[in-house]
Amino acid sequence: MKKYIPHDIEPKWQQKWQKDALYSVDLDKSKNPYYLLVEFTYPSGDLHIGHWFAFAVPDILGRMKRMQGFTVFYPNGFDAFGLPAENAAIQRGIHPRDWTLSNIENMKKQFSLMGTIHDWGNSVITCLSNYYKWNQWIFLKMLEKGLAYKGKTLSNWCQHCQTVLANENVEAGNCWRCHNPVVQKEVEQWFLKITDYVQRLLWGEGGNGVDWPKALMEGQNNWIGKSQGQVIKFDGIEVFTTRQDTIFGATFIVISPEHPLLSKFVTFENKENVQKYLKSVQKKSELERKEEKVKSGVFTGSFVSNPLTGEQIPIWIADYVLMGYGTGAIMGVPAHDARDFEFAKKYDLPIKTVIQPAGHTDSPSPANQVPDQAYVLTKSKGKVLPKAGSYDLTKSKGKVLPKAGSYEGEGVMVNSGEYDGMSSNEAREKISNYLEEHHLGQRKVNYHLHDWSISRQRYWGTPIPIIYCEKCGSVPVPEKDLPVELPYEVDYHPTGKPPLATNEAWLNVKCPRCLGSAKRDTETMDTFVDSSWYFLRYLDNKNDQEIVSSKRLRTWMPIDIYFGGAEHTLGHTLYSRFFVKFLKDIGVVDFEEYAKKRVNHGVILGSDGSRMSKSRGNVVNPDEQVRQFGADAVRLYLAFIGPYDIVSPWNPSAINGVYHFLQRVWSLYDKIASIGNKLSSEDLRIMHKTIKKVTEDLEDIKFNTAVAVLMEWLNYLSRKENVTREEYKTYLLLLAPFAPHITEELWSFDKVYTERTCGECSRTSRSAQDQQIWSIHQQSWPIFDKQYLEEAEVAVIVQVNGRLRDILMIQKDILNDKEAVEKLARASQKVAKYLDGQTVKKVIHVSGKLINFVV
RNA sequence: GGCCAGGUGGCGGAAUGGUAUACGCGGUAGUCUCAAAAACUACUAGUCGCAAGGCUGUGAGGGUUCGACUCCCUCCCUGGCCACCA
Repeated sequence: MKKYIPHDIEPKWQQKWQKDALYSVDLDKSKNPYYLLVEFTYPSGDLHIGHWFAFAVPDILGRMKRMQGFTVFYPNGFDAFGLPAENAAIQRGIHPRDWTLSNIENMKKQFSLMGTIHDWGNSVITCLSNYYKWNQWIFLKMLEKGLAYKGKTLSNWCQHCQTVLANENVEAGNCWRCHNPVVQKEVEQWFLKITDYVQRLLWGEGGNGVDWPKALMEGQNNWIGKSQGQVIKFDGIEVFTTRQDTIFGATFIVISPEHPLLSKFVTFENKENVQKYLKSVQKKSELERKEEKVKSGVFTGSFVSNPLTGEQIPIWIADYVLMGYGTGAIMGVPAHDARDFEFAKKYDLPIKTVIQPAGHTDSPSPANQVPDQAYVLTKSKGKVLPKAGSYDLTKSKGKVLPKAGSYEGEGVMVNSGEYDGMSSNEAREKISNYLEEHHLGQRKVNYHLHDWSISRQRYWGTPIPIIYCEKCGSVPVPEKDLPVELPYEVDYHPTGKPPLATNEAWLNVKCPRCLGSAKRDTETMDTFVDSSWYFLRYLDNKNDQEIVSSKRLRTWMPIDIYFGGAEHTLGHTLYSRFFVKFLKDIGVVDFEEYAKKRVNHGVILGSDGSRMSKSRGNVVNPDEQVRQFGADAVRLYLAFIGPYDIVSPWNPSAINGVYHFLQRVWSLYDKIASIGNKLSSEDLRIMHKTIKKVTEDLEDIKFNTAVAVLMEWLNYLSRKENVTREEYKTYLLLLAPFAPHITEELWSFDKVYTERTCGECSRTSRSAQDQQIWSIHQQSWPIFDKQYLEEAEVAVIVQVNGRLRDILMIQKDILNDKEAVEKLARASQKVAKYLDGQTVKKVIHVSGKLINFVV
């Protein structure tokens, strides 16, 4: 037989599959629909190995599902708006649209090398107006419901990109795209009120009825950051706290530098100091503010009274209190909050202990003591070890000694009037009730999640469908006028002026209400809007009447399995859940969660163990690998490299291993017996065991072990004298999802193919229908039969005191007979050696597994 | 600082209470060959032993169990994400 040369067979079959439209899906007529989705890609222009990992490996699951009789819809598209297009265009002088569209063409070609079942007829490209029209439509619907609003806030501003960034796009104080520092700037912009959906976005105990990774659900819940507390009035200032029980220890108030009532509290004598401080704060970027080790602040000169103690306590301004969370003001409880402690120590503010760790009431009561003698504690996983005296954070024999500081745990109330002696938990309830009864505070649930700012001062995005009229104010573009097309002719170079404002013809419009002269909104939407609902549009990409037909939604949604990167835990997957919940509320969809199962994939690192990057020179080019080993080997390698969700380095010699494996499969063809051999019971057992394991492993997203059992079976088959047609055929069918090209080629060889057509169809002539069924990928997935899995003899382990002493082959019919097995075990010399002269106290028998003598 | 995921041969990993190291890579030896490559065959956790066989071994220490990589407790280390969340 000729040699296995991937390059000779892969393009051939890819063309044939395409010609016969083998994988095309009719979205209206589909039995057993199965929606397989992988996060779509940004059209950077070049497909890297990560794309292969993301798309080619789930394709294995999709192919098995197809063979199992499902209609598998595996669409692909491009998340085509965004800054890189603009940046690249600026650098190379190509228009962002041209750059993006030509990248898409190139990447589609590269995608075709993978041999996936992708259906490009139902593709989506977000930068085309038949797509982003519906971004605008959703925006208008949200506006109608009061969920889109214009607000003015301090925002992350990238000086270099001249744009506002969401918190998620600020990495360590730098812009995620250009890596320049991000500063705080007050900007007016559009927000989507995601905070209205926090309750529904929080994941419940049962995972909201869907199978999503635990880590992702926990990550989202942490990000939403629900905390139950109370807003408490200290005269004119409202503070937010979750520790009402510490209120007797509140010895000062801190307000944020951006606090709206700030000027009210600054006394004449302190004005200069405060102004100086505020100026220094403004100069700091987010990065500097976060990295600052030492807290800083300034006294306003004013005092308020503590509602429970009646004491007059000073109001300070400090930038460790953020305007964006709670009320922008806190009560400073230095004895029980590390940040307040640090602040109090620096400015010599009183520290008053009001909670002692339970069981340590005999320790010195440290009320009102000076900071250096503070009650010093170290926390050790929930347990508290009190220590008197003061320590510094010094290392001594490798151990870190406890640091002087605050005790933040629960305990027993002290120095708190009538609450003394209560548990802090109980006191928290009592104090909350007292404050509410006296109208001094209200319980409140606070969230860390902010509304989603979607305005971007950039060109390459969806125009916001709003018109500003001098008379009517801001007027939404009427639905019939959608889409608001993104103009081609603009100056998109960063000048500080929004690019869309540079096209006068586009900018100036008539007000839809009064027909007077008006101007369009010149900003574009965050690209996360585009990716928040694209999976719906795949189902109906040409529909210009509605976002997606409800019939197709009913057939296909929710998505059966959604693969993507773990880095989208806090961005894309959260936003898209929000969008889907909104679309449910306006009656577009009828489900609450859009994907039944979510799988996070891992990352392929360079062979040096660090992230692939051009500067490190460790980038693996998939096209190059395909040239060398073929697409099948690359697919198989990526499936075999390890568990699908881990981070693993590229191993250049391991791909040789799977290539070698495919060659062995190829040459196994020569071992097919010309005369039909009978399968032994062992042959059958191994075959059915393999079918079972491959099927179950693919279902469980364990691609690596599925490949391993196929290798094991190949090792078994290679050791045999002859391989029967049945075995070989089954082997190819099981391997087909992993290596679609080589299996198609081998399937097409007469011996295998004829056997199928003659054996199962007609012996005389092939019917027309049969001629259409030519591909291995149109065959049914093998089904295992339980009866073949059992062995006539089972290996039973014999242990003495839990140590392995012998392995016996026991006939199936006496497996459950403890006495018979025990007798056989005792007869073994290897076992008898250890039982000689010993009294057997106990015999443990696990049927079909082991027998253990306890002496 | 918080949360999460991990720690198993020379390497990637397998095994989630019952033969630890499947499968693959790498390595060693052999077959074939004028030779090399490829392919094939055997071996490949450590240690003692000529062998039969024994002992040790899944980050460290303890516990539960007839039996622990697996469950529980304490600790160490690595990676990821979030981080002045009041």
